[in-house]
Amino acid sequence: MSRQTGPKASKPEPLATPMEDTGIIDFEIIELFFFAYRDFVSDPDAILEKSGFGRAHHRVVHFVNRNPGMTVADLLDTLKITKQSLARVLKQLIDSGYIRQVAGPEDRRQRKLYPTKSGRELALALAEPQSRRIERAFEGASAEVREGVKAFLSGMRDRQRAD
Amino acid sequence: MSRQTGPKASKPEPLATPMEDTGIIDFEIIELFFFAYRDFVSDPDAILEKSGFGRAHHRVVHFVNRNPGMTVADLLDTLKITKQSLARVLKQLIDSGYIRQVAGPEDRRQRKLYPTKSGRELALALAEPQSRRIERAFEGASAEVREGVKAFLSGMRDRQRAD
DNA sequence: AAATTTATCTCAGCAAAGCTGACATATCTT
DNA sequence: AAGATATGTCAGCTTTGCTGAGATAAATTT
Repeated sequence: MSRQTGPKASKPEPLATPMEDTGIIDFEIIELFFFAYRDFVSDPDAILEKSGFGRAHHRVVHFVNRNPGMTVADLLDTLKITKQSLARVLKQLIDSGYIRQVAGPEDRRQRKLYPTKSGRELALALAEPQSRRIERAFEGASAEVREGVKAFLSGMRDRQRAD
Repeated sequence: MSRQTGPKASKPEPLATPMEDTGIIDFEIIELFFFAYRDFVSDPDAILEKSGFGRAHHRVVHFVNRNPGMTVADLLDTLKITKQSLARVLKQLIDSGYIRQVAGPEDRRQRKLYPTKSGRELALALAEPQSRRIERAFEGASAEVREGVKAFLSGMRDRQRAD
């Protein structure tokens, strides 16, 4: 259907050489990281869709379980999303009885977040397959390599943000 | 506003203990991985939003540059998304002149995908900050650790899928 | 030659999870 | 009393997934 007669693309030359040729860029790790993360989150995704929850709920449940008593502001800072985005999933988790809010003892404007018993169970159920996957990936690794992997993952984070 | 008089949540007990206590689950790596990936994709995200593209475009541009001549079916298999999801971003990339389609020489039903010159440049520009981040994360790592990280990331992938 | 399968594209619509802007409320600080 | 802070909420937008239904062109099988 008149593919080359359009006004925009005046037939730019396609390139047939794979990109690995450049040598400067570490494409191998970039791809390994992409595939690793894609499969890493697929386990909890499968569990969550039974409850009608998604990846966003997972993150909230995880961090509230790891840091009981954290505030909404803490959570926003950790997840780097906006208040309105968080509000929706947080409300669903509270309504479903996985998370509870308690007014801060010092500052009563704050809403400190705690998991309920079922919230704790959910977080553990979601973490379990991920943990097994990690153990499998570490099979046969020396202590030095295990530490090296942690250092690598830490090193991938932003040093500090100006926000 | 009548928080505990609702019909659904009959005040389940909140838990105040952090989840690390269980000992069975490797929460540390789970979180490191989350933060590492969050920041890893933030660099290209920032570049892409100038062009009006998103993360999905990045993935397509990346893999087409890595594997020039791959078909739409190959790409679907790599990304594990549906045809209709891919169609949208692929069309935008073709219309914008970053990717070209060529009918397969053997099987003329196929659309083999190639980057244009600007598509190659875009892919390199997106990979560059990620590659620098990786180099930084590897700073001071021995060859053994570098290999160990690759093995770890490979090990995180699904072994094989039944699809 | 006809029928079927395959590779791709398209249309229409839905959902999750991000986003912005604006505003309300309760509470703390000055 | 005034202002700042922590949170909640309303309305609406975007991206990127999804599904179902169908069209087209080309290859394959009968």
